[in-house]
Amino acid sequence: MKAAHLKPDAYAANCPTRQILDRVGDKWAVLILLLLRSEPMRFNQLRRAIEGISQKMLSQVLKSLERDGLLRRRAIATVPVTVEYSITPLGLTLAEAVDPLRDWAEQNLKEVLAAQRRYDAQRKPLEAA
Amino acid sequence: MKAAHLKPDAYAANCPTRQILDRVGDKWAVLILLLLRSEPMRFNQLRRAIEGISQKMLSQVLKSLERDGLLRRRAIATVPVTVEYSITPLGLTLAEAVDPLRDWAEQNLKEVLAAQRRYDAQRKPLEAA
DNA sequence: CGGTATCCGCCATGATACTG
DNA sequence: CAGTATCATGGCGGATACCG
Repeated sequence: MKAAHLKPDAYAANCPTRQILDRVGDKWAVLILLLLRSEPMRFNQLRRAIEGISQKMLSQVLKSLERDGLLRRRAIATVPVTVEYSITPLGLTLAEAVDPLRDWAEQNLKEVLAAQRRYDAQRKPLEAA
Repeated sequence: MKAAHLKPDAYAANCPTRQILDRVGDKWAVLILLLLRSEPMRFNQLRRAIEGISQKMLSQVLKSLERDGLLRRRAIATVPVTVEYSITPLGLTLAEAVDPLRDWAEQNLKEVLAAQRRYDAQRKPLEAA
């Protein structure tokens, strides 16, 4: 960080909204939250459910979500240790705030894709060998 | 991309919601949409309003948002060319779907920060020389 | 099982220079 | 004013190996 000269405008990085949007934009975070909304899950259970996430990333994002108070980690001292992750009330409210976005996505994906096709159709012809 | 074996679960990358969440998580995209919600703006006007975005990134994200049909670009053939960006009806609905998230962020930032402090307080002492 | 540690490649981003 | 082109870099994330 440097130039914090004196630019306290709402569009600076210190805007609270930005932090949350980054969270939500995180490739895995919301996915995990939505999974845990249904039921608590164990580490490798999440790993298998998501399919494609690396152990490192899962561990990392889980820690980060726990740090933010969005989920809770509970270690059970069984023979091979068992760890259960569950969503917190706070996490639940965030998940709910994401719902409108989910709905928007489902309702408007077609239109977005159509817009993309239209846009691309305007450009491609220009470079048609 | 590889292992697309046969995992059409909703938690795969092809989920429409993921694309939208990525959009929203984009460092600048939503910021721009929210700015344009108030009024149309020109390129350098946006650049100055955001303060910290590079010319390259602004150009890139604007193009991307235009491609998605979320904003409209209008070039006016003045002496030095003028380009005006304005939000589309579609973009407006997305901006509105983001509002609950904004609200959540503002209402719960304190609690998130508190959770972070609590979490950090548990770990730091362990490595306190 | 549930992680951490390490190494490393690649892509996203920034800085800079140039153009219509 | 509104970009594009090129180059450099750093950090995100995957792969692998190892530990409690």
